[in-house]
Amino acid sequence: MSTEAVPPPRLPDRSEIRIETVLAALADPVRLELVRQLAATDRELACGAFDVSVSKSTLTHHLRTLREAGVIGGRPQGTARLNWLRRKDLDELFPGLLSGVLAARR
Amino acid sequence: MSTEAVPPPRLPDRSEIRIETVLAALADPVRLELVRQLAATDRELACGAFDVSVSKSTLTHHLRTLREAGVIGGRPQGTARLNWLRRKDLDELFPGLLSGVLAARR
DNA sequence: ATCGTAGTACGGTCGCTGTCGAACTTCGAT
DNA sequence: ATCGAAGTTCGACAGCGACCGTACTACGAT
Repeated sequence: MSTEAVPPPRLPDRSEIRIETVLAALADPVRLELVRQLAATDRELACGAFDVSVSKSTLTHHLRTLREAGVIGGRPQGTARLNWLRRKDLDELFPGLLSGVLAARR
Repeated sequence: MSTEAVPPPRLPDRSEIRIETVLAALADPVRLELVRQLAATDRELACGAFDVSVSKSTLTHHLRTLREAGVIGGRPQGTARLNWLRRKDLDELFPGLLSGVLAARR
């Protein structure tokens, strides 16, 4: 019935990505794990494809936080939402940050 | 009167530094600014030498957070405490992280 | 049309953390 | 011995954020 069902969560433009926000997004253990799992594949992952032990609503919360921080992208695909790591943007803005984070012993 | 006035806040060993803790420490705007100021010099900085607009007690809190995270080191010098950035340790643990963070447009 | 699946929105709780002022300690200088 | 400067500690408070369950929406399949 709504003409615009859900305002699609817009991805921040590269120029809008702030380092404090990115760091805060990466600082949470669950979100860091999500990023690791995204970094470990070259495919896009649906929300349900992540292996983390939080509720569905909490997972949504974490993915939105990552999306709004500019760390990941997301696009609807049927009933799913496909997520990917914004590697290129992050690497150009903060060269070395992502690789440094991912280099950490788990 | 105390035999051990203030238990000297011990610096975490390199092997104890955890990426989540480091990221959380860097995520705060005030602490990030402290790190930037430390990165901009090759000297050690006393607490009073930082240019941030928080109270003395809050500054102490932030410096302790950075110290406990393993981001900075600190040693007493007279009544002062001299702080330095643990560049080498961070670079070896998380190569690129620090340079990436510092590359961010302010 | 109905139903199941995927994800989001909402309301609520609880613990953590950034902030401050005031009191205290430690050290050097007078 | 006094004093001042440099930091730390100690409550106290406010706001944020991680978490959950429930209700909801959107889409695809039957």
